[in-house]
Amino acid sequence: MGDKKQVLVVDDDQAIRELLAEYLAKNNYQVSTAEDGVEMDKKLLENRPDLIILDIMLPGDDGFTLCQRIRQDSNVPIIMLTANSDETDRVLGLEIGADDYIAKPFSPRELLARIKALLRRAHFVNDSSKSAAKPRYLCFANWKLDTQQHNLVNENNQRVPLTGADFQLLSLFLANPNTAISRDQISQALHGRPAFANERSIDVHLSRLRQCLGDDAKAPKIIKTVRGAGYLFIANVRATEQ
Amino acid sequence: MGDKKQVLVVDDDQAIRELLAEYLAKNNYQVSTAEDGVEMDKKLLENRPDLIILDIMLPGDDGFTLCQRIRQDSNVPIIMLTANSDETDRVLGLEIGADDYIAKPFSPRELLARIKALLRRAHFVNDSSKSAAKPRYLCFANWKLDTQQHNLVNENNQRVPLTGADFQLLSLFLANPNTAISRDQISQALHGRPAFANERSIDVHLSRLRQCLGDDAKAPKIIKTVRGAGYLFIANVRATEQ
DNA sequence: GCATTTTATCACCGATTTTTGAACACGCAA
DNA sequence: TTGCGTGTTCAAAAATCGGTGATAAAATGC
Repeated sequence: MGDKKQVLVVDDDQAIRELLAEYLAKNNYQVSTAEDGVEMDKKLLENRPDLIILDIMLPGDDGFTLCQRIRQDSNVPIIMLTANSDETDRVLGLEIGADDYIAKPFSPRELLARIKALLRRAHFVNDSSKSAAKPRYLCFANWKLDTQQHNLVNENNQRVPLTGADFQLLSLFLANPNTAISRDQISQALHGRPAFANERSIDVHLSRLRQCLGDDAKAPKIIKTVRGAGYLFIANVRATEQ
Repeated sequence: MGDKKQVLVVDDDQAIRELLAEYLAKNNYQVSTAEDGVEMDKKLLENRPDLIILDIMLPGDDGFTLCQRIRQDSNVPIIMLTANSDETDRVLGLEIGADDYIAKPFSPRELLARIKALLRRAHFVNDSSKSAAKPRYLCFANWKLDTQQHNLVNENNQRVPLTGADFQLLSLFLANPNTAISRDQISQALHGRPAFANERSIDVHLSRLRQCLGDDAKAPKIIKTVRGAGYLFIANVRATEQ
C-alpha cells in the first residue's frame, strides 16, 4: 500500500497528456496515457489503473461511451474532463457512473486534490474486496522482490535495499517480462515523459540495477540488452506471498 | 439499502436549507438541517447521516474546522459548499478531508448528481467497526506496548510514558508491520487529513518516537525510512496479555 | 580491418529528502 | 498570570539520490 497509485489519462490532446503525466509523476503517481478508446482498452489490460482521468471529446467513442463501458466491469474511480462547462454534460457524466468532473482549463493543483480525495474515498472499498490485491513477493532468478518493503531478498534471506528509481524500474520489468521495453517507455514510467536524445540516465539506472542483481551485461541472466530497441527481462517471474 | 438515505445540510442561510431540504426530499432523501457547528454536532448524534453538505461560511466554527472535526472519527461523505469560488478554498477543503466541492450559486440538479455519485462510491464502505478485541500488550524488539496505559515497558519492566500522538503513531505501525506507510496515511490516522506539502511535523514525531524506542535512523532495528514512500516497521510484533 | 553508432560504467556534483535540535504556539490547570 | 504538556514550524546539517559527462567497450555497417 506504500506503492504508487496508477493513474490512466485518456485525452486526445497531446499537450494535456504530457502536462498531466509530468505533473502527476512529479507528485508520486505512476501515469500511463491513451489518446482514444482503443488505446485505453489496451492500457486497461496492461496495467490495472487505480484511477482514470477521462476526456469527453475524443475521436471515436466519446468519453461518456467509454465511461459506461468501463463501468460494466469495474468500479475504478473516474474523473471526467471537458472543455465544455455545460451543466447538462456534467450531470450526464456523473449519472453515467463518473465520480467527479472538472472543466478545462483546470488547475493542476485542484485536479490533484480531487484525485487524492477520490482515491482516499475509493481506498476503503478495495479493502473489503481484495480484488486488485498485489502480491507481496515476486520471485525471479534467485531473487525475491518484496513489493512492500521495496527491497530484494536473496537465497540466504539477506535483504538488499533498492532506491526508489531502481525499485520502479525493476517493477516495470517484472510487470512486463519477456517484452522488449524501450527507453521511452522506461522514461515514461519513471518521469512521465519520453526520453531525451543522448540521455544516458536510463543506461546508468540499468547498470545500477544490474549491479544490485549481480547480473552481467555481457552474459545476462536477468536483463538482456536489445540493441536499438531497449531492454528485455528474460528470467521467469512467479508471485508468492512468502 | 432500500431505505432512504439521510442527508444532513449545514448552512446558516435559512433559504438554502429550506430549498435543499425540499428538493432533496422530493428526490427521495431524508433530510435534516443545522445552521451551525453546535447544531450539527447535535444532529450527528441523533441520527447518523449518510452524507453531509457543509457550507464554509458559518457563524462560530467555519466549515473547514467542522470538516476536520468530523473526519476525526467518521468517514461520512462530505460535500463542501461555498459562495467563494476561490481555488485555494477548494483545494484546502479537499485536502482537509472533504470529498467534493460545489460553488454557490449551484444547480440543484448538479448537486443531486454529485450526491448520487458520492453515495454510490461510498456505498461499498461498511465501516461497521473492526471490533476485534485488542490485546493488552504488543511486544516487539525489546519493548512491550501497553495498549491500555498508553506507555512502553522495557526489558526491566520499567515504564516509559508516551504522548498521545506518539502512542497513536506507534499503534499505527504495530497494526501494519512490514508495510510501508506513507506520510499521508500517517497524517490521515493522526489528524484525519492528508499531509500538507513540505510539512515536517510527521518527521519530527518519527524522530521523537525513535528516540523513545532507542532506535537509530541510520541503522534502524525498529522503524526504517523508505525514501519517497514513508516509513516501515521492521521488527516482529506479537500480542500477549501480560 | 576500420569507422560509426550504441551501450556500459565510473566518478563527480547538485538537488532533494530526511533528521534533529530549538524555538514557537496553543490549551489547560493551578 | 505563570508553568506545563503537547504538538508544529523553522533552519541547519546530514544523508541520499539520480543525472551528467567522460571514457571504455561492444556491436554494427562498410
